[in-house]
Amino acid sequence: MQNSLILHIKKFISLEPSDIDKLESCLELSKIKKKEHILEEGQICNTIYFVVRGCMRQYIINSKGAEQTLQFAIENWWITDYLSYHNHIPSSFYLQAIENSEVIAIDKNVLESLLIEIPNLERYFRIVTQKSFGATQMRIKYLFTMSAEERYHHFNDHFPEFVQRVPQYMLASYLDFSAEFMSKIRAGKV
Amino acid sequence: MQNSLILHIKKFISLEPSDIDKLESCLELSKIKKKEHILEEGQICNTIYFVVRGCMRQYIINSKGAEQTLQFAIENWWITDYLSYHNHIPSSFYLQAIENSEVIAIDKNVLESLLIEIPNLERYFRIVTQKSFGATQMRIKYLFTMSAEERYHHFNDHFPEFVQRVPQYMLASYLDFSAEFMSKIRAGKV
DNA sequence: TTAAAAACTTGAACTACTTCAAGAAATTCA
DNA sequence: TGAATTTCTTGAAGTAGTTCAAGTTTTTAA
Repeated sequence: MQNSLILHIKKFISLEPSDIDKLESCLELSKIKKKEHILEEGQICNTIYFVVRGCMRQYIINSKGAEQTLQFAIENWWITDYLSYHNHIPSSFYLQAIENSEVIAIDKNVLESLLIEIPNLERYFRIVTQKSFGATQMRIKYLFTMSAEERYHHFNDHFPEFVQRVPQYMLASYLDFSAEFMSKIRAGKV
Repeated sequence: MQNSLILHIKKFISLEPSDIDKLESCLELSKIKKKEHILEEGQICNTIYFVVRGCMRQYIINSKGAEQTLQFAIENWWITDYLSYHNHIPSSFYLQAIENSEVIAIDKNVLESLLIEIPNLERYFRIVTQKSFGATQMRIKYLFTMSAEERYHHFNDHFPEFVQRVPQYMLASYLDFSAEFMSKIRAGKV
């Protein structure tokens, strides 16, 4: 079976066999254990990650010392801190595996040379980033217009399999309410 | 003086003189009057907009009939609905001028042919989109971790000139609190 | 230059959520 | 398997914000 990243790229652009060879020679799978971090706050992020299997999250530790999940990434999603990556500034985020995962980690230097060798890859990254940006715009809309209960039901309706996969308290913080309130929503006690 | 879009592009990639000619022949400035819409909810968005002068916003109308501003775009920013653009689905958003503005509107077909003629432009759009995405990740962090008052002061400290430029009620909704509460924050009555 | 429209302010009443504390249930792994 | 850890639940008390309604100030445009 072909590398799932290559399959994903082929959904957006066409690749010459020679491009596929180049990609395959550069990309390797790394296994990340549940709870392991691939980025911590304060570090400069020099790598972008493609999730082949498993689930990663981006989170912060807030002023009360509590974790807040800002983003999840499952199979076929990219995750990184683009601001740290592009501006060479310390990251504000943690990136962590929440399941035993397999990711393709592409270092900035490796990516730069790949983009030179396969210029068409710029197009792939442009399109997937624009689509993610669009999804984030919708997310902000939901955060702004729905109540906590509506956000929970909406998420549950659209991603029922995903809801089973992550701890409820992480999903609660991703939807911007407390774990206790989530319990009450689920119990119908609101 | 050269087209401000071309100057912006040259910050990220190099352009051949012939590329500049191609760009200049394709791009034209349109004037948008204050309050005029360039996209309305339900329409399919087939255009991306670069703000040359003035200020645009993305907003929605919530279930109570009130406007909520989700995004601003001033000089040298792009604004569009990427989800509607890429997926050919009706937009959830309005795009409107909040000052008399000049934008470069690039239609999808025009953009596609430009990207074929000047493949390096893919790189430009990839980079600016990734940087915007990074900025949006930070915005979500601020929304999640700061109180209304902290968000107001933080925004005021970082973008004092901008605060002068837009009506307070739009800024209040962008920061996700009510116009009345903003008045109280400013008066020190919280 | 004035009338109309848009934007801002204020206080009082309300509410959707948080916080805390403690216990119960589920999961992990030695 | 069973002890430790992690996750989930519950109720009571508190609060950061909203909503409403009315008045004031500022801006717009004929």
